[in-house]
Amino acid sequence: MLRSEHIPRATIKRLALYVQVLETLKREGAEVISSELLAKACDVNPSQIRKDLAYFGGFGVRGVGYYVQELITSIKQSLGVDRIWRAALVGVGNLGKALLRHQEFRRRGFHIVGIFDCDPFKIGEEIGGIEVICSKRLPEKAGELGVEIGLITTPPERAQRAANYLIEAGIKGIVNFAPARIAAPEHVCVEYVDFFHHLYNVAFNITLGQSQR
Amino acid sequence: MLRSEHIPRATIKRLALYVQVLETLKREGAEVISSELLAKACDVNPSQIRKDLAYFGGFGVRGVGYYVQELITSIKQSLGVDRIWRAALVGVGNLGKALLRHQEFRRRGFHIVGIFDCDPFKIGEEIGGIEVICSKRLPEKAGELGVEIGLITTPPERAQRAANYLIEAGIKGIVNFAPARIAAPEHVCVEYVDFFHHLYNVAFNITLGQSQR
DNA sequence: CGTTGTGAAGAGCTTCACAGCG
DNA sequence: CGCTGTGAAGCTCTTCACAACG
Repeated sequence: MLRSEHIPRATIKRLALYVQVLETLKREGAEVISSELLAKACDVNPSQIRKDLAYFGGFGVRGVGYYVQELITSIKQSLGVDRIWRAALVGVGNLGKALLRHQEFRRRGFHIVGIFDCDPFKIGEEIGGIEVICSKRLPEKAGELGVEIGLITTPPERAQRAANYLIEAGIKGIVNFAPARIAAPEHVCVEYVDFFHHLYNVAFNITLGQSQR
Repeated sequence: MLRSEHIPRATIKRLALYVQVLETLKREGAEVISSELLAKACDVNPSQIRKDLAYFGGFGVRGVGYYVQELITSIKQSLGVDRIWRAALVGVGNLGKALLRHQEFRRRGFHIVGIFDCDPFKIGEEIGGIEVICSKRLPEKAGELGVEIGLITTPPERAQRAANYLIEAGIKGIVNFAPARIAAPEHVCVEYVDFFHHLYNVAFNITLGQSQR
């Protein structure tokens, strides 16, 4: 399926965007779409879309465009999100609880099957039918549960410890929501979600815009 | 203060990261740091750091490095986050509530002073001492409250409507947590927070890693 | 002497322009 | 005929290498 060795990181990011926009278009009844129209909806250059899609194969039909449903399926397949991923969440704070209640995870195929925290007052509590387990037991439990992805929602000072447990558990990927860098071996993929970066960016742009007039 | 016309978007992103790491280093007692050490902590090239910082001014001392506290202050000033920003949140679902409870916003100078929703059952409810107001009244209320930034945490199908109210209210920047693109005039800065992009990226990397061996 | 600040070289991603094809 | 797929050109951001300097 993969045509080329290296795929730009930016392409992967856009593919997630394309799926989002395509699913909206599908809901609105679109069956076929050209790269030009999809580009407009995504605020991207049409060539960019064609090139991004071509990395994974010729999904389009010349003279016609792309079949919406088929394209959604193909992109999801290419990204590896055409299946269920089992995840563990570490850190039952405000953010952790919100993510656990967030229906979108399940809808998109990410099932949170294990919940961990080091606070004795939280251990044993049930959230959405799942018991909160002591973080120390993560390595033994993760295997049992078949977890492949870890979500860190601890305070920053405990993020590295959470990561260590996850790594010890043999997890292959981590999404870190805590505002702290974490160290991990080469083979573990780490992604950082930091909404303050986005807030800072907005603040900077507003400040810049004002200083210019 | 600004030395150059155009500053790469990526630089702004990294500056937010530098602040995060520098604050950790400061807590650990560091007073001076070289670009080489900071680079290691941020997982970035040392030249990159020097170049990023040089866009805003010569913050360093040759032969010595950067004074940690001074650098934090300078970066924050450059980004425009050395002051209080007043924000409004639209959409009191799970995610919205979690963000409202998240102490980090206030700690970083982003004060959520208005909460809006279109659900009659939620209007009038109090969250953290702030009353939930009908979204329709956003344009009138935002001015009163001195709001400059809007946070959208509605379901995707209501994101554009929320954005319209915010734009009508004269807001200058929007951080959209809903999984939907929104249209906005040129002068309004829009940022998207989408953790599924990060999850997709992790899923892709795991899939890729496995198919390679 | 050691580290910053920076022009120049390099890498990687984006856009163009058009051949290829349904 | 129209839209995709793609080599080549263009551009932006990153890294190198070293002069500048406290």
